[in-house]
Parts: sequence; C-alpha cells; structure tokens
Amino acid sequence: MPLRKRASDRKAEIVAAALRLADAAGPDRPSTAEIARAVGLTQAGLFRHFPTRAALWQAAAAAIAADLEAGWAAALSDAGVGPRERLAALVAAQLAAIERCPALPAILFSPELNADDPAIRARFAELLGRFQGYVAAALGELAAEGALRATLAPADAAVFVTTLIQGLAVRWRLGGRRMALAEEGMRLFRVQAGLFAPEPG
Amino acid sequence: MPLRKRASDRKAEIVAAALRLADAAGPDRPSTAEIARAVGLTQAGLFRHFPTRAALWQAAAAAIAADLEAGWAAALSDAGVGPRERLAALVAAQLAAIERCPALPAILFSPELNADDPAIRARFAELLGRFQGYVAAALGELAAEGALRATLAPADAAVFVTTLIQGLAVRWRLGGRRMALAEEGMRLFRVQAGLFAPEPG
DNA sequence: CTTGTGAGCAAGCGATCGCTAACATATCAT
DNA sequence: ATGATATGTTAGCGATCGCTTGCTCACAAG
Repeated sequence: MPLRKRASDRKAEIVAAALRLADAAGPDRPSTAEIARAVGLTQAGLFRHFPTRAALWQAAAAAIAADLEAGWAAALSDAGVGPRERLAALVAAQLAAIERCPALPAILFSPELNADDPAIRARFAELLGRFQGYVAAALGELAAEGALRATLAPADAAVFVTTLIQGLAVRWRLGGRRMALAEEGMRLFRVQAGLFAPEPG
Repeated sequence: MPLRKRASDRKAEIVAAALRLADAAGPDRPSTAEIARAVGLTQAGLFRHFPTRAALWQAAAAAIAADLEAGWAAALSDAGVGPRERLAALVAAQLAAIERCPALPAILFSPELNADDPAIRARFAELLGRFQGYVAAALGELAAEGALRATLAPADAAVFVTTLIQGLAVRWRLGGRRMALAEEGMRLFRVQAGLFAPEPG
C-alpha cells in the first residue's frame, strides 16, 4: 500500500469523512481539524485537496446529488412497468440513500449549509423539487388510470409521500436508528398507498 | 423608561432574540455576541443573566416546552366535544406554535442542541413523545368509534399526521415562508383525515 | 442623602477557528 | 538514476469563540 494516496481518492475519503461526522455533529459542524483527523491527515493537509472549507462542502453536496440522482435514475428505469411500481421504487431509493448517508436529511433541510452558500442552496432546492416532481408524476399517472381517489389531488398525495419519508428519517435519527428505516418506511408507504386507492363502491 | 431592565425581563428578551436568530442561522448557531447585539447589550453583559451559554439554551428549551404545552393543554380542553375535533385542535396548535417560533422544528429535530446537552435532548424527546401520544390517543378513540378504516392502525395514522406537520414546517421554512403554514397545513390535514375515514361500503 | 445591590461596560484571557507559508519526501516520467 | 511533480508536514497568522475580571453607575430602601 502506498504511503500517499492519489488526490482523487483522498478527496472522496475526505468528503465521506465529512459526511459521516456531519451526521453526529450537525451539518457544516465538523471542523477541518476533526475531518483531517478522521482521514489521518494534518489539518493543513486538507487544504492540499480543497482550497477552502466551503469548497469541501460543495464537493460533499455534489456527491450527495450524484448519489441521489443515480438512485432515482435506477428507480425510474428498471421499474418501467407502471406508475405504482415506479412510485414504490422511488420511495425505496430515497430511503436507501438516507440509510447510506444518515446525515442526508439534516444536510438537505438545514440552514447551515444553505445559508452561506447560495449555490448549494439552489442545488438542493432543485434536487428536492426533482424528487417531488417524479413522485407527483407517478401519482398523476395513477390518477389518470383512475387508481387514485377522486377527492385526492396528485400534488397533495405527493406531499403526503415526501413528508412521510422525511419525517421517518428524522424519527429514525432521533431514535438512535434502532428501527430498520427501509423496512418500516416501505411498510408505512404501502399503508399510505392503500389509503390513496379509490373506494371500491 | 428605566435605562436598566429587570433581570427577568432581560432574560426573556435574550431568549426571544436567541430563538429569533436561531431561525436564520441554525440552532445553537448564533454567538453570544450576536445575541447580545440583538438585545442591545455587550457580549459580557449577557453573562450577568446566564452563567453559561449552555444555560441560555436550556432556558430557551424551557420556553419552547412551556409554549408547546400551553398550546396542547388548550387544544385538549376547549375541544372536549370529540376526538375528531381534538385531533384537529392539536394539529392547529402545533402549526400555530411553529408559526410563532419558526426555528422550532430545527431546534427540536437538530442534533446541535441535543448532542451536547443530554438534559435538553431528553426533554425534547419527552415533548415529541407526548404530542405523538395525544395524537395517537385521539386516533385510537376514532378507531373505537369505527371512524377509522379497519386496515389503518391508529399508531400508523399518528405517524402520518405528525410527519405531515413536520414535513410542512420544513417546506415552509425552505420555501421562504411564502405559503400560509396554518391554512395550508389544516387543508392538507383535512384531506388526510378524509383518507382515514372508513369506506362507506 | 446615604448606601447596598443589581445591571451594565471595557478589556482581555486561553482556546479554537479557517487558512497560509515554507519546507520535506513519496511517487512517477524520462 | 534523476529531476519534476504531487502529496504531505510543521509552524504560525489573524479572527472569533465563550467566558472572566475589575470597575461603574442606576436605582430602590432606609
């Protein structure tokens, strides 16, 4: 094993450590010294790879965006059968992404990262909007099929779905992650989807 | 007007300023200097009223708890007619509390304040559990009346209700508070409650 | 009018923050 | 083998952090 790692590997390592630490301390919270220690570097060594602390978090934001988008793409492609399966795949992908990076909700929704950096803020807003759009689109197709209650607007249903995911993630985090997020999340999602179905009468 | 204020007034003023600033910067974020400037004191003057910075946030947590509990008590008492009205009153009270203190969700759910201070963490966990309990109890009564779908467990329904509130609060905050939280929240709650009702057949 | 106390300020402490400069060495290309 | 480059280190900068010290003075009680 080489004593020194390639810059690309180090960058990924640093970003991963930052996200891991952010989960415990809060978004934007871990200091450069903490992050450096986590990857076995001196604090100054960090600045070989990122010109500034803000750049580090921009890279972290980009990594998050890439991970989310990959998950959505997979959900939208291999579940091509119908809107019902596509919706479930989207929810599953989102829950899986949160399990992979528990700091994700805190990072996406917290003001710390957003406040300072308008670029990150805009990027995250666009990300959240995209997911909301995918969910709403699937629900719209369900409505067109008559698979949604007449009294339930697809946009409202999308709010129910996305707030359920986000709320469960927060609950999972606060509860010390004792429950299995994906399993419990999909169970509740199926219950919710059952409520969306039109009355048989 | 006296040049100097009574300590009790100052304390309340300081706590209010801290909560107001926390909304913009994130929980636990505003420095003692910022808070002091907001109330027209020097940074050192702050420590006449709170022995430590942590004590300030403990007082803020207590203020939040008192506000929430007062809202719940009102909702539980004056809506004594039935579980349906009680549930709506609880949701309305929670939305109103969030409108009064927009930093509330961030403070309740963020790790910054909780991580350092186990006392605050426990207090907030108890608060959230209480609200969840009130909601679940009302939904349980509805179920006993046969006013809930047979396939819908009251505990699951309570998750849907609380995650809706919390999710809307985050959305409200991120969207720059352009929507009217209470109005939109109650509208969506009513839609959701409609989904909970048993099928007429 | 005096006096004790409570509410405030100016100044500065040690620690930590993000970041830079100067220097060192592992690794790669030739 | 050797020079160039990339990946590190040590040391330290200025700013800011929470907090303490020593002092001032407004205000209420006697």
